[in-house]
Amino acid sequence: MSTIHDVAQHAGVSVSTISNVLNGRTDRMRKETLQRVQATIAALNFRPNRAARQLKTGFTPMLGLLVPSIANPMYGYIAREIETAAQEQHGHRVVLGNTYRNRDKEIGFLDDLLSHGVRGVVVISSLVDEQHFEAAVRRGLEMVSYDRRATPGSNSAIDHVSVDNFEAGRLATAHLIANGHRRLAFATASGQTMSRSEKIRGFHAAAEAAGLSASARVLDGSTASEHGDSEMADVGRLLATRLAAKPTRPTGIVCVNDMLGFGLMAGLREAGIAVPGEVSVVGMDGLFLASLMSPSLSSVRLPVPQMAVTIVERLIGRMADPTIASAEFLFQPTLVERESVAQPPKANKVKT
Amino acid sequence: MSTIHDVAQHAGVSVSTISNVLNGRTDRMRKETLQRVQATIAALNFRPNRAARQLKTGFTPMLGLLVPSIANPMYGYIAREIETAAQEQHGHRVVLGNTYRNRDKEIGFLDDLLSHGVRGVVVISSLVDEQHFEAAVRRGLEMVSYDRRATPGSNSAIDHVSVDNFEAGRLATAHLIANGHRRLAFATASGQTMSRSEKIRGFHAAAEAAGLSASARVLDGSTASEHGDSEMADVGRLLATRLAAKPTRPTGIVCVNDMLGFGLMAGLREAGIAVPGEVSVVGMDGLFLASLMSPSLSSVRLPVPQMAVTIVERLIGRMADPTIASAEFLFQPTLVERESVAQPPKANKVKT
DNA sequence: TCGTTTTACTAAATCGATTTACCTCACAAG
DNA sequence: CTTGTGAGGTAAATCGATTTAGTAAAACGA
Repeated sequence: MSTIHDVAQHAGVSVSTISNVLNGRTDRMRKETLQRVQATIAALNFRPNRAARQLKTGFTPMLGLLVPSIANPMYGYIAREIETAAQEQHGHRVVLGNTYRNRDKEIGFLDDLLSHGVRGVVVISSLVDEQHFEAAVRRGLEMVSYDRRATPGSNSAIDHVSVDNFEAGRLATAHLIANGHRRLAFATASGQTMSRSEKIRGFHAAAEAAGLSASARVLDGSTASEHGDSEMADVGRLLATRLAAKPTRPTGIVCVNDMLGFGLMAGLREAGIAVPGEVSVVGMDGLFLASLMSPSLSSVRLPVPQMAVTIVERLIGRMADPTIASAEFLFQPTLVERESVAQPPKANKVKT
Repeated sequence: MSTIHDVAQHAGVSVSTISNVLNGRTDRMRKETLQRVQATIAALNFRPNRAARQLKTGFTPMLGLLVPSIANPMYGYIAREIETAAQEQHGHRVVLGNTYRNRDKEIGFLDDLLSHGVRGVVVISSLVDEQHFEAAVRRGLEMVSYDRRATPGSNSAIDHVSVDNFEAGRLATAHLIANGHRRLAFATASGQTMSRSEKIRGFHAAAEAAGLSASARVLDGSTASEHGDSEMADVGRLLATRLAAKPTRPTGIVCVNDMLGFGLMAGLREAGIAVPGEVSVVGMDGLFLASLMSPSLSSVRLPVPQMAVTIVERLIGRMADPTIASAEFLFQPTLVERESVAQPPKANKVKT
C-alpha cells in the first residue's frame, strides 16, 4: 500500500501539498500541480490511512450501533435504515454490537467504541435505565437512544428518538374497541422498559375512555431464557398457552410488539383458538412480516425510515458540534388494519 | 483521556514499561513495578488508543461483514451468530455493511474496510461472480465467502463456507416425493447465483430418481425492485399469483429460501389455494419464523451457528497467518418437518 | 576479583497522516 | 533601489502507541 510519502515523491512535491489536496485546500497550489498530484494518486491507487488520520485529528467516520439482537427482525429493519442513512448521507460506516440486553455487554461495547476512536453511537437498549451509559458520555461519546423517552429532570446529554408509545397503545386499543371488543388485554414480556409502560398507559387510557377499565388487564409473560432469536415470540406462545387454560378470555389483545403477536397467534392456533374468530390481535411495529402471517396481523406502524434519518442526522450533527443541547424527538405511529381483528363472537359480547 | 505517557509519568516509569504491561510482557519487570503500573492504569481509567496502536502494528481487532440487507431475517440471524462469535471468542468488533446486491456498494465497502485498516471480511454476496473482490484480496484483505462454492479452477485466496445446496434441494424434494407428490416445482427468484443452481440441481436429481423429471419445473420470479425488506417474500407472492392463474398446478413446491416460502404461502392463501390441502410447500433456511407461520413451514435447516463459528475461526486464523491456503467448507442441512407438507389431494394423484 | 550474564528497565525511531510556521520568489509600489 | 505582499509551496512537530537496541546495576561463576 502506498503512503502519502510515496505520492509526494512520485509527484515531486512535499507531503504537505498532498495533504492539502486530500483535504480540499486546492486553492493553495497551481492547477497543474493539483492535476499532477491527482494523477499520481490515481496511478498509485493511494488511499489515506485512516488510522494515521484519526490519530492526528481524533476523528473517524464511524458510528456504533448497539442492539439487543440483530436476529430480531425489528432491529434488523431499523439497523438497515440506520446503516444506509449513515453511509449514503454522511459517509459513515457502522460498527454493530449485539448486547443480549446485558448491561456489561453494553458497557463493553461503548468502551470498545471509545478506544477505537468512534465518537457517536446509537443505542437500542430496552434496559430499564441508562445510568450505565453516562460514563461513556462523559468520556466524549455522543449518543442517541432509540425507543426510550428522556428521563424527566435528568440533564443527560443523550438524544432520544422514539415513537409516541402512549399513542401507539391507545390506537391499538381503540381499534379493538371500535370493533366491539369489551374484554381487553395487553400482552407484554416481563421487564419494565419505559416504552412498555407508556404503551400500557395508552392501553389503559383507551379502555377507561370506553368505560372498560374493569376488564382490561395486562398479561405479563416471562421466559426462562432471555436469549434466543425467538425470545419475544416465545413469550407470545407462553401467554397463549396460559390464556387457553382460562375459563373466560379477553376477546381483544394488544401486543407490545409484532414478534410477540406472531408468537401469540401461533400459540392460539395450536390451542385451537381462532384468530380473529374468537380472539382479535393487534401488534405494534408494523413489520412487513405481519402481512405474511395467516391471518395477517393488524399493527401499529412506526415510521422507521424517518426515525432512522433523524437518529443519524442528530448523531452526525452533535459529533460535529458537541455543544448542541440534547433533545427529544417523538414520532407518531399509524394503524395498519389487516385480518387479525374482527368483531368479537356473539357469545362473548356480554358485558365484562 | 489519558495516554500512555500520563500513565508512565504517574507510575514513575518509562512508556516502554507501560507498553510491556499492555502487551503481556510482564516477565520483564518486578512484581511491584507491575502492580504499580496496573494500579495507575486503573486509577487513570486508561485505555490504549487503538488508532495509535493500529498505526504502528498495522492491525486492528475488527472484521467486516457484508450482507445484501440486514433487514432480511436470514441475514440477521447469520449476522448475529457471526458477531457474537467474533466478539466472544476472539475479541473482534464487526463493521456491518448493507450492499443491496449492488456491485459498486460491495466494492466501496471493501475499499473502506481497507482504508480503515480492517484486514478480514466475511461476504454474503449472492452476486453472480466474485471477480470484483479480487482487487481487495490482492491488497491484503482476508475474505470468507458465505453460501457460495469456490469457483473450480480458480486459485483465489478466498475461503468458502457453505451448505451443501445440492443436498438441500434434494432433501426438500425427496420429502415431497415421499409424501406422494408427483407434480413438482422449484420456486426461485431471478438471478443465477451458484447456490441457487445447486439447489435446482438437487431438485432435478431427486425428481429424476423418482422418475418425475417430465413434470418437474422451475418457477422463476422476477421483481421490478430488487430492493426492499420484503424482496424475497414479494417474489413468492408473485409466483403464487401466477400459479393461481394456471389450469394445472404442481402439488409440491420447493422454495429457494424460507422468506420466499412465506410469501408464496401468503399468496396462495390470498388466491384461495389451501396449504397443505391443495399444495405442499417446503422452504430452505430453517428460520425460527417458519414455526410461526400458519401452517408452519417445513424447511431444510442450515446449521447456522456452526457455520458462523467456522467462518470466524477461518478469518481470524488467516489474518494471523495469511499464508494458510484457502479452503472450502461444506455443511450438511437437515430436514425439519412441520405442517406445510401433506399428501397431495386425491384428484391430483393422477400421473403427471 | 574480574568478566559474564541476567534483570529491570529506558531512549528514541517509527507507523502515516495533519498542520503550523516559515521560506522563497516575482512583482508592484514608493 | 528598497520594501511589502501574495502566491506557491516546504520542513518539521505532532498524534499515541510499539519495538529495537541499548544501559546500569546486581548476581553469578571460576
